[in-house]
Amino acid sequence: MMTRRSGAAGTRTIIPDKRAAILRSATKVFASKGFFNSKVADIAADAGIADGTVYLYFKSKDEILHSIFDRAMAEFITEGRREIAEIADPAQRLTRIAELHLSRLGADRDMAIVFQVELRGSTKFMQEFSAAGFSEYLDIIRSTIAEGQKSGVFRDDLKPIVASKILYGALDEMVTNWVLSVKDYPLAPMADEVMKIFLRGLVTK
Amino acid sequence: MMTRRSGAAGTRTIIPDKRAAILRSATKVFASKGFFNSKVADIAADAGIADGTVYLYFKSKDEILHSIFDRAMAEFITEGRREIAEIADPAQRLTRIAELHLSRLGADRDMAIVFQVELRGSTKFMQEFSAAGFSEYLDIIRSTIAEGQKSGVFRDDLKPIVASKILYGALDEMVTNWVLSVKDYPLAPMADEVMKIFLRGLVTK
Amino acid sequence: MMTRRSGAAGTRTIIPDKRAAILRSATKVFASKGFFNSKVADIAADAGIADGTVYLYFKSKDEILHSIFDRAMAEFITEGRREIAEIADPAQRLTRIAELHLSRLGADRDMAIVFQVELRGSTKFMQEFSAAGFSEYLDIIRSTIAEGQKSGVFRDDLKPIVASKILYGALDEMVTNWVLSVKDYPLAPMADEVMKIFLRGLVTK
Amino acid sequence: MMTRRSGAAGTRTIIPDKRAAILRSATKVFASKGFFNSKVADIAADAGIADGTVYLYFKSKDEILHSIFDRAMAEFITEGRREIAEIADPAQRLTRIAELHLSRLGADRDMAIVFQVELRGSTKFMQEFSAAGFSEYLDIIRSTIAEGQKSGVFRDDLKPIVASKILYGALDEMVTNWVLSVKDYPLAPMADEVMKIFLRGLVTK
DNA sequence: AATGAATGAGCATTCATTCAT
DNA sequence: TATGAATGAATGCTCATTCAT
Repeated sequence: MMTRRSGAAGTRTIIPDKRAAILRSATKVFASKGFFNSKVADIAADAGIADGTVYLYFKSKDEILHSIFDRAMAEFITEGRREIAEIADPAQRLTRIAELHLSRLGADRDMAIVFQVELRGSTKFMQEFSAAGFSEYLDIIRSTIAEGQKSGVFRDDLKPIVASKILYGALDEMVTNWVLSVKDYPLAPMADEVMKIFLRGLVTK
Repeated sequence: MMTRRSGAAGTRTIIPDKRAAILRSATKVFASKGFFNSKVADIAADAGIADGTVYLYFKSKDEILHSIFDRAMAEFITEGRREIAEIADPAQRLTRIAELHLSRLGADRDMAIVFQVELRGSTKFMQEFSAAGFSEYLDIIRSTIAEGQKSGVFRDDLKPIVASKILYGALDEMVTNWVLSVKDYPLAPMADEVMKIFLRGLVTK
Repeated sequence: MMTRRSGAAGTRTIIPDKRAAILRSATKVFASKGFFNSKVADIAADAGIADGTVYLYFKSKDEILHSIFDRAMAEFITEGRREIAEIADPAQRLTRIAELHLSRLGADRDMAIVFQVELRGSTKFMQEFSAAGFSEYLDIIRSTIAEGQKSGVFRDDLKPIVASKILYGALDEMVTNWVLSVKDYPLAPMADEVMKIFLRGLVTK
Repeated sequence: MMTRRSGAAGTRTIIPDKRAAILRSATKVFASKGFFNSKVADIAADAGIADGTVYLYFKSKDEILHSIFDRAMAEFITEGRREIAEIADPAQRLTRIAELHLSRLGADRDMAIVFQVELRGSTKFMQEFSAAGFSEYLDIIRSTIAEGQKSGVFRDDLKPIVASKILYGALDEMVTNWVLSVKDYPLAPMADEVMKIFLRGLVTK
């Protein structure tokens, strides 16, 4: 009747955290070939495991992409909150956020590619993306701006939510340009360039 | 931009410009299901032609996406240049560009979805995208900023290319948010919000 | 992005009725390897067409199995009705039905295998099978028996529906035995053996 | 029949006879989802053991199906022989066999489903099935009929082997109908209906 | 004996593209 | 030009089976 056989698998390599390994390999593979052109087999091969093993840790190829985002976003937000907790001045806070944003992504090109390119390829994902951690991130910026307005250092003829999107959009564009560039310049310093304009546009006087 | 046209009038069908019809249908279909999930057959059906006919006008599904971009970008740039030709003041110029950017995309949601979402789904395309009309567009902004610096109305401690990306990024984010939003607000007015900050950040004193 | 190519298909053989060809090949393949172990590719290869072509005529592998049954059953019932229409005597009618049943299946071993073996492999199918043409067939037998009872040639202490199942079961077992047998004896003559017992059990006195 | 038994008492679990438990669970699972759609994991879960443990008692999923048949058939034959040993009259013997056949399967619907539906899904299995216990069962019927012929109570113009298949086929059809029926009527009484016809057809005068 | 994580072969189905008409 | 039937390459996922513990 049914006749499936599995060959004699030789070396069972010991991979301590397979879930993390899969995520790492997937980021690499997605970055180099794009999500739709990446085969689950590519990811498994890169991670040094069997194809089927991927499905012990993730329900589908889609879920892998989601997990990459979830995990990175969670780390980013945690780190962000920690960093700005000690900064009282709203302008300095925004600057720190911008620096973090760019240094974080600038430190992991594969991750940056996935964030800037692959995560954008579907309306469906973009919407979930917006709904999830992303809006939490935007909110950190927004509330910082609102505080600055309250304390009088920022103009209050601006809607904080719009202003936060403007900052985010500017930073995002820096990352996208960096990702697509053939030149290999450091991304982090661009934060200052952005803030030079944005802060001047934001502050009173 | 390729602009092959079908004979003045078909023998059977009364579709004067099939190429344009295909592009229009493709924009609609890509917007609603995403590029990868759209079938060439869907596009043909929407355009009211046979599947094979698509290949008389386009070499591949990919080429359709490219053409959507090419055509829209060419129109946009032509219109942009015409509009700003008569405006002398750099600040007013930038404002006009921002308004055009948002009102153009705000007038055609399907097109906007394709621009903001579908065109981002592949590094390869993004790179071609950058190389092509897009950089021409960015350059209009950049040179306007450079002129403003020369005439002394804009700060000259900013790199024009970076400043142009910041403006573009901010506008782009407005569009993306609008596209993904479930609410149906008008996009064009956001141009003012962006310029309120950006210009203040840009001008000297 | 997507990159599918089709090789240069050389000879496009002309197969007049592809649907019928697929059904014929499927019957052969199912008979020799069993439904679950048959690949759609096997069927396509046997029919001399491409894999994908199968799906232009059938929605799924399941539907092929259903169609084999539908088509054969329809033919069988049509032929059965025609044959018995001219026979007045209920006993002779039943005999004719039995002969037809066995000579039909005895003439096409592959079809017989599919009927006796493959169609039984799933409760789901069996139920649809019962509900469909099969019950129509049983009903021809049942009503013939009922007529015989009315005219007094058959005992009326028997429920016609049960008696019809007994006859069907006996014939069915003859077919199954024949199908599974390694010996290659003619099936049709078994009809007499069955009727020798069944009719004697059925007639009055 | 293989009847390996697990040690009198397990160390951890309190499943005295795991082999039997697996067989019981498998019968349930096969009956509800079909052999091909049942996963070994489903069976293990139902039996409350680990997937791998199944393979300590059975070499393959196929072997489980075989074992279900072997075990049930062996029990059935043993019981059948015991029951008829005391019955001298061939007609009464056959009646007792028919009653047993239907009451046995009528008492365990899952088992009946496996017998009537799942065991039929493969020619290969059907052939082994015929070769094995099944032919032994048929032989009990056949020899009883032969004895009846010898003692003159049964017509001797019938081949006993064919007559035995007719009876078996009739009974088998009763079971199949009962299994597929949505109504929940008792199966055992159908034995009388069958024998009313069969015996009349069989006896002399 | 028991476990259950790991394996990897296997396959139905889709769909971009072609080409005979 | 236009058609649409035919092609066939491509792949995510399942699950029987193994084996280190």
